Amino acid sequence: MSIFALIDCNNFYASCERVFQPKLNKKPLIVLSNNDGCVIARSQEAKKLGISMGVPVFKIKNIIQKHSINTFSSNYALYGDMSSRVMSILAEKCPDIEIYSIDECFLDLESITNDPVKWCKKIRQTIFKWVGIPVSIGIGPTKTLAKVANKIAKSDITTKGVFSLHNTNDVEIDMVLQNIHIEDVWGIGRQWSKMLHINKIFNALELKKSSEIWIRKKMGITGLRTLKEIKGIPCHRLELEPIQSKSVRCSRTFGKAVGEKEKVFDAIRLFVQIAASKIRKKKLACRAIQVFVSTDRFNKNIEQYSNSAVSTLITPTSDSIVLVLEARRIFNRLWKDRYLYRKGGVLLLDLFPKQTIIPGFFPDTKKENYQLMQAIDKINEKFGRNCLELGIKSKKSEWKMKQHNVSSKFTTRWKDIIKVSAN
DNA sequence: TCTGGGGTCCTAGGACCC
DNA sequence: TCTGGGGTCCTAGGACCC
Repeated sequence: MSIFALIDCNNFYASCERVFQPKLNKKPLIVLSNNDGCVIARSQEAKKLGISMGVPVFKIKNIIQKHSINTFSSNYALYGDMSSRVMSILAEKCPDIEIYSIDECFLDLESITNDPVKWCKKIRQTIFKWVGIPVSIGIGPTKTLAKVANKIAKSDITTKGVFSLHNTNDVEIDMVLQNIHIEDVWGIGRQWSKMLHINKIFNALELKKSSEIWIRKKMGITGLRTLKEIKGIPCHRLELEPIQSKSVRCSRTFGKAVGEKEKVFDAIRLFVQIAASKIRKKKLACRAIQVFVSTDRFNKNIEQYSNSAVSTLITPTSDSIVLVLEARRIFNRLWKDRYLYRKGGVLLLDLFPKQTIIPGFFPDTKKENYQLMQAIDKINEKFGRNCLELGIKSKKSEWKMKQHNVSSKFTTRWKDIIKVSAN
């Protein structure tokens, strides 16, 4: 029997910003999405002010001003690096680890300790001391129950950040489940919550007591698994091997709407290159590429259009030149004049490891291109992403993102490293 | 004026085959 | 007039996650 522990960094992006600017402790702080559009992370103080997750910034302008909330554009170089620091501490202490997202991982403590709560309290202190990031830990017999426990660990300060449902009797578990709203259960999103509410299921205990056949019918195999996990029957195991990605996407909302074909393709061309360099880094190749464009779905005053198309490649590739040419063909098919485009993107699909590729009769990746890609990747890695691009680099692209307040790359760029003086 | 980005899995239905 | 049964593969859309 596994003992699942879910380690979750508290308000992760907000906490990362704070590590290097301790003057922000106890102050409300928010981190924004690309384009500085939505709120994607909030410190505890900001949550208390009623700022909800995902809210568009323009709707809370007043609150931001009134409480002088510290506002940051997202800084993924910093968050990614802080994440790997936290994860490496955990991986060293517990080899059975599944990194689930940038700020979360599951552990199996079964072979590590007889006292999971004690072990978790200690690791929590270690992480805070060594990296400066506060974490919460939930423990349970299934991943879903560990998630539930984590929720308690976060919201109930008397738990001091660790809460366990492992070796807990049914009566106690049910008392906990009764206080978990159905929409807070892992695997139950907006649509299913709505459906369950209509059917008078409002909390996790009511879900636990509902009929398996009915849930299977209404929510498919996925829903049934969630129900079983709530009952304490594991349906999701720990994924020890990092899962091979099956697709890679690069898409952006443009800083403003764009109507000219070549300007939109400037963006698409760059997205292809970003996505291609991502798969090259993972030593993968793709067998298909998808391109999509769309107008501003929030603007009710303009005519809407969105479309996407996929193209399959004869020989799998990670060559930016080949992929840009293919994207161009797809793009020409999709493009319609007279619309104002607000978003575009590229997906590289059907990925698999490069070594396993059998060259086709007409190979479409030239050796010279391969070397060129390697050179481009090296230069971009050294001098900053997209410093070298295919095509003509426009000086000022209309579609570029807005980012007004990005913090420094404290941990990944030499000139941003904080200096400590002796006095 | 201003509404993110990147993933996965499941299912139903159509095309096609024998 | 009659209109099978069983299988695979692919795709689009819908749900979820962070």
